[in-house]
Amino acid sequence: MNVRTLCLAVLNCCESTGYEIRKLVSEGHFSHFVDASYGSIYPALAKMEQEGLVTAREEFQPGKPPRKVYSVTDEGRSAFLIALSKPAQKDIFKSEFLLLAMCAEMMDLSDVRRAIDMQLDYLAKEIQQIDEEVAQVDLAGAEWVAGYGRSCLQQATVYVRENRKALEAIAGTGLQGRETTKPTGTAKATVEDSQTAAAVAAE
Amino acid sequence: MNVRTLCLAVLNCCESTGYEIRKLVSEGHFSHFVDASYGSIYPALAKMEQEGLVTAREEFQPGKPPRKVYSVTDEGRSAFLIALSKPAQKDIFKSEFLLLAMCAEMMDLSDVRRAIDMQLDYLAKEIQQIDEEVAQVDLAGAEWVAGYGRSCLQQATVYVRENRKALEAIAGTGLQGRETTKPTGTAKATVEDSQTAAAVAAE
DNA sequence: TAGGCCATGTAACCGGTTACATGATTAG
DNA sequence: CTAATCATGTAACCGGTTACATGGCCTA
Repeated sequence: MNVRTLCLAVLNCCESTGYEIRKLVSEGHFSHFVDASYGSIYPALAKMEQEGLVTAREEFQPGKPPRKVYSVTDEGRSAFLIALSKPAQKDIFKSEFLLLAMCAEMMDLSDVRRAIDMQLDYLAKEIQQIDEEVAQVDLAGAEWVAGYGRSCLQQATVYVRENRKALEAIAGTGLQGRETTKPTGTAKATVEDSQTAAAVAAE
Repeated sequence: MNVRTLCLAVLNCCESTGYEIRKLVSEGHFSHFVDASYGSIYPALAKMEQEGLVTAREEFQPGKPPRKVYSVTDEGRSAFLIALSKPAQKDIFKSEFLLLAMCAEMMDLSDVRRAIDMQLDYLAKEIQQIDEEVAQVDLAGAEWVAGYGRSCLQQATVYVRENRKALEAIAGTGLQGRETTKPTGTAKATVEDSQTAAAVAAE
């Protein structure tokens, strides 16, 4: 779905400014399954205003820049409903971590470990953020969606925790005796790590 | 990560043609966490050949178009390793289904149900595909990655199955008495569905 | 006093997709 | 006879991001 539909979705739940939409969509509760930046949101809103899908009301506030508060029109609402009613696109998932995990045999054990720790960290933060934000969205579906996210992320966390040793055991096994362009210090570390990996594997 | 790194990742595991890379990356086992199309892969390979990160060998085969088989050079291998060793970007997840679930209160029960069924379907297919493809990839990490995906997707499936009634109960609650631009037939259906939703909620 | 927050907007750029051209072979 | 598979490549397009301009207020 494009930025337009996304804006309509947010506005359908409550009127807001471009600034607020961006925040919700790329930092707030919506940010876990969509994304957009100023450069696409502002033009989208402007165009939709021209087309009559949304209306803007300017609010002046002392000491702060004026805000342009957008609301959906009936036309916008039905446009949104129509967009929702047709088959949803497949989910999109991209993960550099998984690409890296896939290639674990080519990597240093230390790099693999760091990557795992960072992923675990990232997952924990996502979960925490979801928990903090649910309450802030005034939509009955928000809690349900939060539950979906939480449950997937928790499962991912469990999987990584339970299987990290298996991945660490793979690290370096694809580099048998191969020359590295890395500095000798690192190369030495690789050898040591390989032994550690073997030990872990034997466990 | 960009297409170049992606190509290097694939080539690091086994030499292959642009055609094969595309298949692996957007239909095969890699497709669950990355993506790319011909239009970006071919130019990327060509440029990397110029730069000496990969080498190409042309294979002529009777009755079929000749294939250009690429392999990584040592230079390419270390470039890839360097790319992997620096902190991975955060995962990207986009889901039209979750946007829709978020807005369930604005939707017809029938649309919500259809969306849920389709999501369940989609999840099942992904899992099945993962199971079929793991064996085809010659990388020790493949099995681990497959496990990660399987486990998340299965959890998602469980969540949707266990909580679908809750979501269905929300459907339509945000439309109280509001005019729809939809044809009368559909509008009537909305009313009926709202009652059904209430019944489900009462369960 | 440096930097972050509020708030809007635009222009340049870019990575990537879509769609096409080409053409023999094989499966349904 | 049609459609798909194999296989490479390019050009036009496009949706979106990055980075900037502007500027007052508040916090560390």
